[in-house]
Amino acid sequence: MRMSDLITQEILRMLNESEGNTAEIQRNEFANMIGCVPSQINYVLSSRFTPEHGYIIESRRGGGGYIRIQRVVLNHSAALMHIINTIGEKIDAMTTRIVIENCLESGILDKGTALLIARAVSATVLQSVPVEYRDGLRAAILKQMLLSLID
Amino acid sequence: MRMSDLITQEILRMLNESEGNTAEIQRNEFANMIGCVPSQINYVLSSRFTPEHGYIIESRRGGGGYIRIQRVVLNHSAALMHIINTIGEKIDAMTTRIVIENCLESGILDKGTALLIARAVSATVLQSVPVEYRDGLRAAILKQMLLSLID
DNA sequence: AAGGTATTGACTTTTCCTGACTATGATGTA
DNA sequence: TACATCATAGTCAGGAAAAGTCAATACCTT
Repeated sequence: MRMSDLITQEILRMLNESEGNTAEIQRNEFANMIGCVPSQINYVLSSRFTPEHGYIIESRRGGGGYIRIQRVVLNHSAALMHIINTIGEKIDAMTTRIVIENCLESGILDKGTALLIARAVSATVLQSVPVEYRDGLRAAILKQMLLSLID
Repeated sequence: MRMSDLITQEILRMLNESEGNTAEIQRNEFANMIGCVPSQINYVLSSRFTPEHGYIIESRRGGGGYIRIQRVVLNHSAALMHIINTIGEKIDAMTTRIVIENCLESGILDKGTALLIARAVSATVLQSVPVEYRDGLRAAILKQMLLSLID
């Protein structure tokens, strides 16, 4: 198992066990416990606990410093609206995957719908169109589909 | 025996032995085991494990990367598979609408799903791509989405 | 011979991991 | 107060470990 998966897992565990969807760690100590270099914590946070994923990070340096990871929960329509507005004219494959996974985790999408959307913007589909159109197309499909879910 | 047949055979074997009709490989390692170049794995996957064949491929690059091959099993909806196979490389807007409506009437799709699919292949979406690609794109989206409904 | 199918390898892109260096906050001391 | 020092966290560039793409070439089949 990858180091980054381990770190992710541990943070999620802490979030689940917490009150108020908040986990607080000390970077060096945490890295030491997991067995990785401290900067990898930053890597994981910036690649998997972004606002896009539905998390808010706060931190403080210096003696007694900390990193606080907060999981945000929104109501579905508002969340969908927000996501659609965030998408813009283009979106790449990675960001798309993150958006869908986050919707699934937060219960905005059920498993079947998430799968349906994922297929609609899958590599297989996008390959039928030249590279330069793909990001725009993905954005269009994603937005239209999410839009159809707002009631 | 051809290399590609060997690869195909091996993947099928793994699928048969697996729980949940899913095989996960590491491309380089697998290629090495079989005795071919890594890119040939891609060739085999894209020529014999396509949606039309009833497979879904997912992958991830980078350290600890993988390729996951999932075989979709037919249940009550052999009908869906039939539809997917009749779609072909291209499909126009009119025919698409008819296909979706038929699915709705025959109960293969529920209303929400039908709407979701209709949006994914809507004019709004397809406008983000030049005319000459639209029929091909529509076919690709439609097939992938219908495939994801087979469980 | 023509046309499709297989094979290969060079090059690209994505993801992960590390360590050196930088920035900032806390605390003690003159 | 002003400054020094220590304890944290942040940034960034580079390298390694994958998988993806593509075009050239070889091999079949008819």
